[in-house]
Amino acid sequence: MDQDTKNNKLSESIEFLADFQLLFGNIIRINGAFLEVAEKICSHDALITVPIWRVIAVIRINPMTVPEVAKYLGIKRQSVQSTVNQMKRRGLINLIKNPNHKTSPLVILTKKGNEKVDDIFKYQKKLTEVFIKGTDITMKDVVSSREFLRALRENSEKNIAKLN
Amino acid sequence: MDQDTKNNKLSESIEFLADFQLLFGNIIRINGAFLEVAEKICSHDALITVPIWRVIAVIRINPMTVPEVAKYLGIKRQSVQSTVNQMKRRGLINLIKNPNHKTSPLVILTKKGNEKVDDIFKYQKKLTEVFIKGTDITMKDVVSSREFLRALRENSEKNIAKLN
DNA sequence: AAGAAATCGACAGGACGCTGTCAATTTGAC
DNA sequence: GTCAAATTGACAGCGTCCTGTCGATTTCTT
Repeated sequence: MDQDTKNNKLSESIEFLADFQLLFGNIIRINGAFLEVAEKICSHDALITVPIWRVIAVIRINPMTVPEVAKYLGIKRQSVQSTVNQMKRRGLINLIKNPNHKTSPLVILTKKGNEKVDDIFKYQKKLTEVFIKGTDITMKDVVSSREFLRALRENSEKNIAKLN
Repeated sequence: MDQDTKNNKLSESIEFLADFQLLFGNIIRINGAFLEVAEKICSHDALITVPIWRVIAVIRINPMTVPEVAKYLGIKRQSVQSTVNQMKRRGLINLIKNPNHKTSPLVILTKKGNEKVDDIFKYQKKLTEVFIKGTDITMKDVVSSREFLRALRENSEKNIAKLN
C-alpha cells in the first residue's frame, strides 16, 4: 500500500477525523491564548503592539522589504505595510534605499527602534514563562512539537493548490 | 531543585527562548494556514462561514447557550453572539427555552441547520486531507501534539493571573 | 530592446474578534 | 425575603488581517 492510499484510509477513519479536529481546536485556542498573553504583556508600552513586536523580531537582524517580512510571517503584505507605516510614524523604523530593488525599500530599525529590542527580549521571556512555568516541559518537547506543526503546514502548502 | 526553579532556569536560556519563539511562530502560521484552507473549502457554500462551521460543530450534539459555546471555543461571548445572530437570520438555528436559565436560550439546529451537518463532515474531511495527505503522520503524532498544546494552554491559564 | 507578467505602495471596504457599556435578569449570600 | 454581585443580550467602536483594485515600476521572456 503506497503512502497516499494509506493516508486516504486514515482520513476516512471517523476516529482520526475527530482527533484531528481536536488538534485544530487546540491550535486555535493556544493561538488565542498566545495573543491574549502577548497583548497583556505589551499593553503598557505605548510604542509596542503585538504586530509591531513581531515585525521587530523579524527585521532585528536582517533588514527586509515589506513583502519579505509578510512572507516570513505568513501574512499578507498589506497587513505588514500597515504595521510598518505605523512604526514609521512612531519613529521605530526608517525606510532606506534597497540596492536590489528601486521601489521597495528596506525596513530598518532606528536608534529608537533598536532601544526597544531589549524590551522585546524581556517580553518574550515573560511570554515563555507564562506558558512553561510550573510544568515539566523540556526543550525536546518544544522542538518536536514545533517540527510537527511545521511539517503539517508545509504539507498543506503542497496540497492547497489542488483544492480548486 | 524544585520544579519552579528548574523552569525559571530553562526560561533564562537564550536557546530555549529561541526554540519557544519558533514554536509560537509555527503555531501562528499553522493557525493562519488552517483558517485559509477552511475559508477556501466553505467559500462556495452560501450558508457556511468558518465561525458558523465551528458553532455547528459545537452545538451539533448538545444544545448550549451562547456563553457556553464561547467558553468552549475559548473566545468572547460577544463574538459568538454575533455568529449565532447571523445563523438565526440564515435559518440554521433556533433559540429555544432553557429550563436552567430564563433569559439565556439554548442554541439548537433547525431542520435546515441539521441538513448542513453532513456538509460540515465533508468539509472536515477535506480539511484533514489537505494537511496529512502525502505524509506519514500517524494518529499517535496527532494525539501527542494535541495533548502537548493543551497542556501548554492550560498551564498559561494558571499563570496569566500573576501578570498584573 | 520591447512587450508581457509579476511586484510594489497605497487605498477602500469587509470579516471577525476584541473591549467597554447598558439595562434587565438571574444568582448567591445573609 | 432582600440586596449585592454576576450574568445575559444588545450595541458601539476599535484593531488586525483579509480581498480587490489602481497606477507605477520592476522583472522576465523572447
